[in-house]
Amino acid sequence: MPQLNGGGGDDLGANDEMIPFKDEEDHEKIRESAFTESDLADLKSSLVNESEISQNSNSAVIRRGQQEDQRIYTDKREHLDDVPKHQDGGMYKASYSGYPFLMLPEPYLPNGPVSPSSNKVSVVQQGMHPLTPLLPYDHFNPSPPHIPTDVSQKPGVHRHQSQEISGFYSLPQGQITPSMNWPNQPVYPLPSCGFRQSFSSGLQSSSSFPRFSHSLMLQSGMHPTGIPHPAIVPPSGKQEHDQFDRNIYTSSRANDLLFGPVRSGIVFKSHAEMKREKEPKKPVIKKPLNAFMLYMKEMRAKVIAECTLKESAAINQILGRRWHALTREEQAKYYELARKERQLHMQLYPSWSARDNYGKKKRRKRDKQQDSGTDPSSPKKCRARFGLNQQTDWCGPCRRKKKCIRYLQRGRCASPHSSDGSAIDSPPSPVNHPPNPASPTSSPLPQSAKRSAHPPRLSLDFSRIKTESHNNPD
DNA sequence: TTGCCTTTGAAGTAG
DNA sequence: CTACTTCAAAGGCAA
Repeated sequence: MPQLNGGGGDDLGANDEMIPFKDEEDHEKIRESAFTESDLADLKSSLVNESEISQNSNSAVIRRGQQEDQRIYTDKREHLDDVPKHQDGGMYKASYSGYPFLMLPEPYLPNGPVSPSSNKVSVVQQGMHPLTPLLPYDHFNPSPPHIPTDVSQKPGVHRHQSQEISGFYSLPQGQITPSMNWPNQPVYPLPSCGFRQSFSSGLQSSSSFPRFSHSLMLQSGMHPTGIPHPAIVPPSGKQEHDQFDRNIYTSSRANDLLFGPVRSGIVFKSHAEMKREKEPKKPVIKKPLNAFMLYMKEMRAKVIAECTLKESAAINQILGRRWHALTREEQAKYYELARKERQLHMQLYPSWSARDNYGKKKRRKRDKQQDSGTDPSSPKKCRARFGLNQQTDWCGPCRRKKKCIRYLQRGRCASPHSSDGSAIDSPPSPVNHPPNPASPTSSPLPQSAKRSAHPPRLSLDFSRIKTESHNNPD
């Protein structure tokens, strides 16, 4: 396992001749000094301050938003109360229990990177629905037996009820994925946004991994076989529309029955909408979530609680750092879950392809790239700047393979660099080289991780601290 | 209302 | 085969 903290950050076999930028020379010097504990502490405190500042400055706004969330939640509950309740609390359980049980082969188990028995990744367990083991939900502790009443009152988070109805595939916005063991989660010594020291694996404390949108319990999320699946969402694409569709399907239909479609149409639907409703809806099957997405789903609520942040971009930054701070084993659990997700998805939708959803979002990156023809952050220029030789060399400043290009495409190479540009996330030393994606090892990480553009990074990565954005040359 | 932000990983396309 | 792009979740925010 490449513990990328060599500190030395030597050449690492990179043959590329680096062309340091004005500030990169300093970065190189800094990188060569070890990343000490004091550095870590400084970064921590800076992040803590950042979090606190953000918390203070936004507290009023946040409170307002929380009240709004509560209102929305109440509204949604009113809709959901119309929906037949499912037993056993767990929404995902109910939903998945509707699936045909597909005993998937476990090609990974004997020789695979992860042995479920060894790392407690839930596989088939006795006494549960046969399918649930394939999913993260049980693995992540379905409903805890006790949730203090004050939990549901925790600002900005709604819990026990949505827990019953939440879906692993996207709750509508406004409903925060419940973190089941929230009350029990460790008290972090620091606000701990993004630091492993204060983060205990979510697998022991975690949330339910709600996946099924309750709308899927209704009409929209139906697999052609009649099996509901969370990956199927209404064709509108945006999940906010999930709520919209639910309104249509429940209240509007009820109104139709009572008053006729014309009169009820004034409630929710315009003529065009009604017309559209008549058209056969082509359900959108979402991509299965990858390991990091699963991790985010689980940990988001915790981060929100700890940092009093609600902005997903900031939260995702924190989660990204935490992800890197996870041990290999901890990450492997999520990789395993993601693999099961993909397997299940593949079983349910054998003809589905990720290509099906292409073009549903704006191709902003392509547009940006066109605009950045003279942008030094364009990939080609990035390679030129950092001496990257396609995929064979390490990025000069950050010592990462390839991926720095990706960040540079976004206009900055922030990820691999610290606030001063030094490569905190030190490259693997020649002795401790990262696993070659092309050469499988005994790594617990899945093949997908191995062939990923980047070897899984397990060292701390404090580079994406929000306040450091000013360091971007842009 | 829609897209962006921000993260990583999987899978797609393009050359 | 490699490089690059798109999408998956999430919620605030801006246009």
